[in-house]
Amino acid sequence: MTEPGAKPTLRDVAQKAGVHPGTASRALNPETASKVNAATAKRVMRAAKALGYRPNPIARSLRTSRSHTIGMLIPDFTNSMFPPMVRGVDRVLSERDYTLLLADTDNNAEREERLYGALRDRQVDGLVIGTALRHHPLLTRIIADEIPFVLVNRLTDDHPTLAVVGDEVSGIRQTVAHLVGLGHRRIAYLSGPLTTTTGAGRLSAYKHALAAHDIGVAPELITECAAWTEVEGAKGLRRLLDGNEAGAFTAVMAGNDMIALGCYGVFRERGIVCPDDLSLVGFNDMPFIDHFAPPLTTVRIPNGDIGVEAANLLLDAIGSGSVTPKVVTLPVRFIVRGSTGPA
Amino acid sequence: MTEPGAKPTLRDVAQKAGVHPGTASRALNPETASKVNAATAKRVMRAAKALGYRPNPIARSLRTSRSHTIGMLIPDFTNSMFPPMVRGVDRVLSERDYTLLLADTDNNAEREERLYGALRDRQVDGLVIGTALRHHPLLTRIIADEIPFVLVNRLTDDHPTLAVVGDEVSGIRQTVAHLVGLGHRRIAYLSGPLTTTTGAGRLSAYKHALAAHDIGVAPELITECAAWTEVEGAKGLRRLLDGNEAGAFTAVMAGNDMIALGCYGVFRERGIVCPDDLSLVGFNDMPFIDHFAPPLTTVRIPNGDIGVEAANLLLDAIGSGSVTPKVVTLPVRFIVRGSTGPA
DNA sequence: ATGAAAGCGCTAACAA
DNA sequence: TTGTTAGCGCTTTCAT
Repeated sequence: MTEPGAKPTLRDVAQKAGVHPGTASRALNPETASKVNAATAKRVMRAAKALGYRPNPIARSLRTSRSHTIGMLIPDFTNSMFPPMVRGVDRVLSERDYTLLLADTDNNAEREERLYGALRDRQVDGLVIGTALRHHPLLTRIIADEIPFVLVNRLTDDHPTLAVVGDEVSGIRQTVAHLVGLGHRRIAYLSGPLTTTTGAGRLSAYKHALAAHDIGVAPELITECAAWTEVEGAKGLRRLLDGNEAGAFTAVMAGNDMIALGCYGVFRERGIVCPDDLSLVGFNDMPFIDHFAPPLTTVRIPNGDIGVEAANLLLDAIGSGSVTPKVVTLPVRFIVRGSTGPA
Repeated sequence: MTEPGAKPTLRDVAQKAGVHPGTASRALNPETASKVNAATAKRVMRAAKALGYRPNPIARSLRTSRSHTIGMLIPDFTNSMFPPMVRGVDRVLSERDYTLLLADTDNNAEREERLYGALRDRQVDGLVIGTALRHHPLLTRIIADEIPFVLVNRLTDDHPTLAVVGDEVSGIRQTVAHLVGLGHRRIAYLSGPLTTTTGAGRLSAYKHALAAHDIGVAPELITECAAWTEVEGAKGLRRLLDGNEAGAFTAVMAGNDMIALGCYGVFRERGIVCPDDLSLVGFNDMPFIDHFAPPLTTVRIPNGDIGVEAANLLLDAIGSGSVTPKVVTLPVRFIVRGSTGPA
């Protein structure tokens, strides 16, 4: 018997129930409980409860080489997309008795490698990855290591994978339809980095949406921002403004809300009145973006739901022992606010 | 020899280096490397590198009952205080070869118990706790379980503990000094819930700061909001406005930025012009609060630094094997923006 | 239906 | 300095 006061082990439970540890193990595990006499099982359970027995997940992991643990790789925690996603993931995991190992890569490939290594060594049963680029070598390694994973919010060009994303194409389409309905024909686009699938995908959706309204794509009304930031957004808008004559466009679609935020700064800088002089639309519906002046018209991505869906998909894949690559697309919501008006 | 293709274990390394596994273990562990012949150690290291050996942390944990893992309990991940804190913690941990187990309690005591249980069962070496209330039974359990922990951003009344907080008293004092300097004498206070140390502490700091300027505390100018939310903040300001005659106060200090945000709504509702009619100050310096109209004067809490400091303190305590209760107070920064003006 | 025994991969007390 | 041995707590095959 383990000395009193110490945490009880399975042996203690077995002893108290008068059975062999193996039997106690079977009785306590729902999967194998059927292989044990009902009465015996009851006795074991009672003993376990009486002793306050808690199975040691580490010992179990060592034996089964499954950790009941999921790793999550995030590029930047302070980006408002991710907290709701992490929250969604965490909620599902804790419900299904998994624990979340979280790592912030800080958008740093080397750091990402290190963190991935740590997660893999800890034998995570699966990964939720929010850092994917269109071309992303890490994914090849993860596939080689045979760890199930699901991409959130992003896709990759390299492999078919499990992924959960918002319906960005629809978001962009609704945005364009809204602007066109308001009378805009010359709609500029401030793209995010084209190295990300979101950047490339939204730009392409913008072009298609214009075409659907018989509006030609004007290359001079499109510029790529070097990052999804306020600063780069501001730079982008200045490029657009300086590279075209006044009135060359009446509306600006920003690749996301951060880029749109940069536009607010340029508006102040140059005395541009939004939406009277220029309409502006963002993407993401960041927290509190509705409080800005003017409140930003934007597209809401259901980040929490993406997290929930991703976690469920991943856990199901793990449970079934096989991953069927597929992309789950969740609906987005277009939200009209004060930053868009008649052309 | 483990079959080729499988992950190499310590035995494989030992065999390849021609030593006993015990020796290999000692050679590979920095703590014990000194107890092994330098040449032998080299040989082992080389073998390890050649095989791509990665120690199995699970096996190590089982043996040493230390997991090299830190748990973090957060009340609400979507609260903008926490992502930077988590980030700070994560950065330190990953540098010092620890992994972060994150759990969002959703402000739910029962859920918190469950999550704590999961973390404890996983043998976390320590905990970072962002959920503490002034009176918090969970802490008693954690102490009984002898798991080192550090409180972030909050304190508790029940026990002396390790904690890292921002210098809230100084923040409030600077706020009051600023308002008084502007000519305000009747300064209302919209307190956060007094069940939290931050709520109680800031209110008390407000009273002391007023006294320091020979301003009497007027109970009718103080109201407690039921939560740190926009909605409750709005309700609070309405109570204040409705419970006093016009002009009874010329400035409002909000318990935090969320509560201040609620005030913006009431301003619009009632046609109050800020800061002309009423000055407003928040607390926290939430992301983008400087973009609001008018930009909010507030106090910046160094959340990232708090996370970093907390993680270091905790890891040091774990390393030294003993926790010395102490409160580390980090300086805050008072930031004047457009929401405050002359009385 | 249950017991016996082995072992996941590692570390640490002890012996040599 | 190195090898031997035992065992962390659990699961699981094999007997019975």
